[in-house]
Amino acid sequence: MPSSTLSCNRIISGFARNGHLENAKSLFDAMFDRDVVSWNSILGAYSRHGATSEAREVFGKMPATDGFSWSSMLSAFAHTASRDEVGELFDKLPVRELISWTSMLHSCARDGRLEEMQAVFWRFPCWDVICWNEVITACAREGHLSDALMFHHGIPARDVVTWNIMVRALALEGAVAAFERMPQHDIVSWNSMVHAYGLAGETGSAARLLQQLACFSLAATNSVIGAYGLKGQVEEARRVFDAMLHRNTVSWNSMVAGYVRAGRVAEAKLLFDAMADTAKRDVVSWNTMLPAFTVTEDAAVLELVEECFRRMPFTSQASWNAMLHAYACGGVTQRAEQLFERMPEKDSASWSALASARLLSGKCQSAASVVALMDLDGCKPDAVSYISALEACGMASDLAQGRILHAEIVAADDPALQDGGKVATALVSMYSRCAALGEAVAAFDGMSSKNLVSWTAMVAALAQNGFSSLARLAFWRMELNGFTPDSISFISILSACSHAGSVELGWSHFVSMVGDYGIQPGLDHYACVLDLLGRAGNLEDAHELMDAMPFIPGPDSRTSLLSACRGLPVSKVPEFVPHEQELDGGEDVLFVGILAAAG
DNA sequence: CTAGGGTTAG
Repeated sequence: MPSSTLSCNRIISGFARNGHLENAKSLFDAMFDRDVVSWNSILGAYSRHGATSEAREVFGKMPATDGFSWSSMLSAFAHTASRDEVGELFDKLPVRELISWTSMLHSCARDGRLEEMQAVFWRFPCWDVICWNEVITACAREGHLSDALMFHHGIPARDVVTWNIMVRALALEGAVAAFERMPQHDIVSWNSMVHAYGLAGETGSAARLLQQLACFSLAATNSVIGAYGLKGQVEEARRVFDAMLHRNTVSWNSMVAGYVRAGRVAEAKLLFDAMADTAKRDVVSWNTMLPAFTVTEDAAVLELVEECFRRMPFTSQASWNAMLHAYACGGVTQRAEQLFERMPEKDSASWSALASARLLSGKCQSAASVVALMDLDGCKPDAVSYISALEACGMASDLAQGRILHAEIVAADDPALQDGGKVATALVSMYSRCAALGEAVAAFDGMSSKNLVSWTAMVAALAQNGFSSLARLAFWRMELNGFTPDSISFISILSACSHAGSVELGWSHFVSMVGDYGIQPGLDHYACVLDLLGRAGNLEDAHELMDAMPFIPGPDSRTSLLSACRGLPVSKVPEFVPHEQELDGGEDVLFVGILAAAG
C-alpha cells in the first residue's frame, strides 16, 4: 500500500485508464486520505465505461467537487443521457470550459441533431482542434461528407486525429489521398488505412500494408481477417489468424464471421465453442452465429440458430435483428411477424428485416407499407428502408405507391439517403418494373454520379421494357464511361438480346464475357442464352449448350427449349425435347399446347 | 495523478 495520496492516485488512474476498474476501486477503498483527484479518477473511469448511474452515485458521495468532476459527469451524460438531462446538467455547471462545450457537441452528434450541433459549435467562446474534430467526425458519421470536408478545410490547424477521421470517412481513393497528405502517421492512421483497403475489397493491399507495419497491431490484423472473411477468402483469413501470437475477442469473432459468411457453419461453430476457453465471448460473438442460416438456407442450421438465440447470455438490438432476418430468409413469415411483435426495441434495421420477410413471402403491398408504419412508430426511414419499399412496389407493380415514396425521398432531402446512389438505382428498377420507362430514365438521368450498378439497372430497365437496341446502346455507353461490366451487367444485356432475338449479338456478348472479361457464366447467363437460341429456333445449339453447361438444367431451361418448338409439327419436334411423362404441371400444359398447335 | 476528438467484429 503506497503511503502518499499522490502515489495512490497515480496507481488508481493507471488502473482506471487500462480498464482495471476493480483494482482501481479496491485501492481507492483502502486509501486513508482521498483527495478530489482520487475521487475524480474513479468517477472518470465509470464515465468512460458508460456506467452513468455508477458515476452519478460516486458524484453524489463526493465530499468536494471541482471542474474535473463536473466535466466527467457531463461527458458521461453526453454519451448516455437524454438531451434534456444533458441540458439540465450543463446549466448547473459552475464553470463552462471548452471541454464541457465539446461534450455538448457530442450529445447532439449522438442522436443525429447535426444542425443543432453546428449552431452550438458556432456559439463557442473559442475553439481548439478537438472540438473541430468532433464536428468533423459527426458530419462524416451521418453521411454529410460535404459538411465534413468543409469543416476539414475550415480548421485552422489539423492534427493527426483530424487526418485519421478523413481516412476513416472517405472511400478508398480519398482515404489514400488523406493518408498520403498527412504530415505524420500514428498507429491509428495505419490501422484505418488497412481497414479502408479491406472495406474496398482490396485484401491484397490490406495484407501488404499490415506487413509493412513496424509493430504488431491487433486492430489492423483483425481488419485483415475481417476483410478476407468478407471476400470469402477464408483460408487466407485463417492463415493470418493462426499466425497471431495474441488474439482478442474481435480476432475470434472476425474469424467465426468469415466461416459463417462462407456457409461453413460446422467450422464456425467449432471456433465459437473453442473461443469460450481462450477469449471472452461477447454479445457480438453470439450475434455472429445468427446469420449462418441466411447463407446456408439449411433447415438444420435454422434450428441451430434458434437454439443459439435462446441460449444467448445477453442480447443486443443486433441479435433480435439477426434472428428476424434469419426468419425472413427462411420464409417463415409467421415467426418473423411474431418475433417482431415481441421485440423490446425496434430500429430501422428491424423494420427493414420485417419488410424483407414480407417481400420474400410475396406480400409486396404490406412490405411497401413498412416505411409508413415505421414513420408512424417514430423510427426514421433510412436508405435501406426506402430501397426495400421500392423493390416491393416494383414487384407489386404499384406505380402509385412508388411515386409517393419517390416524392417522400425528394422531400426528405437527406444526404444519408444518397448512399452511393443505391436509392436512385432502386427508383430506376421500381419504375422499370412498373413499366414506367420514362420515369426510370428520368431517375437515372437525375443521378449526380452513376456507377456500375446504376448503369446495369438502366440496361435492365430498357431490356425489360422491350427496348433492346437502346439497352445495347446503354451497355456500350456504360463501357465508354469507364465501367467494366460484371456478371450481373451481362445478365441484363443477354436478356436484352434474347428479347430482341439478336442471336449473333447475344452469343458474341456471351463469348466476350467469358473470353475477354474472364467471368464464369452462372445459371442465369446460360438461361438467357438458351432462351435466345430457343426463340431463334436454333435447337441444335441450344441442346448442345444444355449438355455442356456445368449446371443441372432447371425447368426454366427446358421450358425455353420447349417454347422454341411451338408451332412445329410433331414430326419435327426434336427427340431431345422432354417427353410428356417427364414434365410437371406448367410444362405439361405448354407441351399439350405445342401438340395442339402442331395439329 | 483526474475532464472533451480518431483505431477492429454483427
